[in-house]
Amino acid sequence: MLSKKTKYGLKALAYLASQRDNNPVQIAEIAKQENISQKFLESILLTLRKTGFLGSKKGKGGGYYLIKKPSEILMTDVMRILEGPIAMVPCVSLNFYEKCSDCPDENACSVNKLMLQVRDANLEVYRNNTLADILV
Amino acid sequence: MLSKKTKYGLKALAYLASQRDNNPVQIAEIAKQENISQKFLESILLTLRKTGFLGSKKGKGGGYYLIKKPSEILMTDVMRILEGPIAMVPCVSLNFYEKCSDCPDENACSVNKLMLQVRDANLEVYRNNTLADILV
DNA sequence: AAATAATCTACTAAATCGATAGGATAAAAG
DNA sequence: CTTTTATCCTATCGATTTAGTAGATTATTT
Repeated sequence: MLSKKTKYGLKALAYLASQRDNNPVQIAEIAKQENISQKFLESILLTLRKTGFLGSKKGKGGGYYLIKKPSEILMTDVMRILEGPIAMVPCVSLNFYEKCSDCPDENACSVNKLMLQVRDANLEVYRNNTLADILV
Repeated sequence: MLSKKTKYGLKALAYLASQRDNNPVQIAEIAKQENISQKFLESILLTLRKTGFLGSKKGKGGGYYLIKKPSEILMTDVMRILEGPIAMVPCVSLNFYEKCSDCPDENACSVNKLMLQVRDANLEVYRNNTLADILV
């Protein structure tokens, strides 16, 4: 299951990307328009800022804005920040690799064999989609 | 993340599929060979039996065995039973569809647009793999 | 009758998720 | 310089899920 965090984060990014200009948009506006708990969204936008996707401005006329162009924001990067590893098991993860404690040999593991394919299929999708591509 | 339940369930199925004959194999043997908590595996094999993947036999010489040929056991079916919906959000699920409460229009939703692609990519993998295909 | 192995019910510790509360900080307006 | 605005930060919380355990029951074989 996709976490609400990821879901809301994606919606917020899409909302910002579909603005006419790139002026700061307040959390309150995004939360209201996208039906998201404002406080929860706050923490999500904060992580997106700390990880280099968003810029922010305090005080009147402040808010969040995209730092890069939507077409330069890859879904692989967004998903890894919001949802975590793309792989379903650590032993097939490119960025978060870890050996399974219960598995003596990855090459002799059926789960590994299946999940490698799943990982590749998902990567393919995320690599082929930028924020610009998922706008409606 | 793949749950341990699914991981262990797949390993158990693979273990049974790689037996020379289709004689019953005891829980204890599978648990030991695959480094799985026996009691936990017990409950997993029980659901696999109740959902028509396994047969069982009590008493001496008893255990679990595959009901169908490995090449006839589709990963789509196994995954849906063990892990639940293949889709990451209910609004793109084929078998477990549900409308998102926060989303007025699915066709205008970026998350929906991305997750549809993810679902299709995953389905493609699971449909193209039977239990026989993931044996090592 | 004894041994064997699956079946069933109930419980629990730990982790995660989604959300909330409340104050601190920075910027702009007056 | 004070007030207002809006982000920033820390801490906490209830509910749910996950992974596993305990123990008794039932069915089959020897």
